[in-house]
Amino acid sequence: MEANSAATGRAAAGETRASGGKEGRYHHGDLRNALIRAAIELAAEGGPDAVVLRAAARKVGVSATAAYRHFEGQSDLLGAVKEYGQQRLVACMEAVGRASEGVGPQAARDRMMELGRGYVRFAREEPGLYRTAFCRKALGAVGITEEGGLADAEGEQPGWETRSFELLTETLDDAVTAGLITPERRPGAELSAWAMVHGVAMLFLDGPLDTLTDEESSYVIDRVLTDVLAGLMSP
Amino acid sequence: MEANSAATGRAAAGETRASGGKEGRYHHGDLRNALIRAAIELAAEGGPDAVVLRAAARKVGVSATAAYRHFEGQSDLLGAVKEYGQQRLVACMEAVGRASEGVGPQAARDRMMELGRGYVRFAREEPGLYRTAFCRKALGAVGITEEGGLADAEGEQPGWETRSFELLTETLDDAVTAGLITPERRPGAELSAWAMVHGVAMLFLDGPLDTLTDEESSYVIDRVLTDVLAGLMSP
DNA sequence: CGCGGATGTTTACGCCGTCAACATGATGAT
DNA sequence: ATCATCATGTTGACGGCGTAAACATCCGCG
Repeated sequence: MEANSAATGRAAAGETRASGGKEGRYHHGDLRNALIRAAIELAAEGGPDAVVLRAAARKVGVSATAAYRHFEGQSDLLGAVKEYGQQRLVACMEAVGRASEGVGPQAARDRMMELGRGYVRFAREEPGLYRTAFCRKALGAVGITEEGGLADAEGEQPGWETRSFELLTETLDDAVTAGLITPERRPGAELSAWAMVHGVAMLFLDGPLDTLTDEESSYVIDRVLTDVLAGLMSP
Repeated sequence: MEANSAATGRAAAGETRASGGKEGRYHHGDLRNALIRAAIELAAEGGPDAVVLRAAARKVGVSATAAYRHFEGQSDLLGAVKEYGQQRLVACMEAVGRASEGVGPQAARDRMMELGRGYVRFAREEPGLYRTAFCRKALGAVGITEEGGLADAEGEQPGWETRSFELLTETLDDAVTAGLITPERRPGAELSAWAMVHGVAMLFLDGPLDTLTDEESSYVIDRVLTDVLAGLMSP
């Protein structure tokens, strides 16, 4: 119930065990984070299906059932990896989103494009983590309010989806004040933008775009982002 | 290697066994299709992860290893279900796609909208099958040619993706000749359209739109489709 | 009629998630 | 310092999964 820091806690371990001392320490000292790190590696290499509890325990050098002292079960461990992947995605979006800081419509447009490029770039660079970030198993349910607003299921503090969504929302608001998008077209615009980037990312990972070169990909991404922006800007 | 009919063959079974005679017939007579039907039910209820070879065999009333006389393994059975789901999706798109038969730009627009609505409707009505249709396990690799054209990996006859893609391509060509979309914007338009519908479908299934009512969904779908069409129509 | 190949069964192996019972070691009260 | 307590990790076991090998049954063709 208290928010998982999902591997963001102070990492103490060097490789498999905690602080360098004896090998066979009965108590690990940082097992939870160590397991999460191992699970992240598994996810990065093989996607959500590769997040195998026993494999993570093996990687850390600990018995399988030890994980149950720190996670409710496999899907809970998977949930931790999911959260990590979500954070990474947000980071990737923020990194490029803050790149161009101008104020005109052109700058607003650039920010939208960069946000989308960052999203898809993460999906392409870390397909395993991206897939895990959207894996439907042990997910903190997120509902929707009026016109595109998101609401967490329980009173938990904003999860990634909220954060990622906020990022998009801010950029869209930005685009409105910059005169790029008309206020009438604003409500619900998140959905189109999100669906488009999510969709093209999926086509890259699971669909027919999985064998494109970086250059071809870049063309496709820009084309798709251009289209959705044009749609949002139309009269 | 010879094309799987994927449960489209003449169905002989009533419930679990083939033609009504004795219960304990040693030879089933139509095991392959029976297993596929069972697997389809599993997929429809629980998605691709629920397509468990042993469960399908159990449903049919046959030993687990019997399946290996008709499939290379679990992923092969899953592949058959996948193909079925793809056919169902195409059918759903064609059903509504042929609804409006006019010739003007408005009719072309209607057809585009209906095609998208049919796509998303299938995803919402049969989430398990839809997810299975896009499951990345034992997939017949599909590459991409020049500007959005698809090419099968081996010389196999067009799979669903090709057919589904053809449907979209035809409708887009239609939209061009009807004057709805300018020829300059035509190349690559499939990608935007496909990404958008796929993306919004995913948001409905795995994302934050999974709790919407039918009416809200309808609004969201139309909004998203309107946006992508506007994008494709923009100067 | 009889035999061979197709089809289905039994048995078994290793992997998985998970539970119960036990072992170990850190921690705080006496 | 001593020792009970409790968190943490281990062993062993169970059932379910995918799959391979060996065996059983039956259909169809000579």
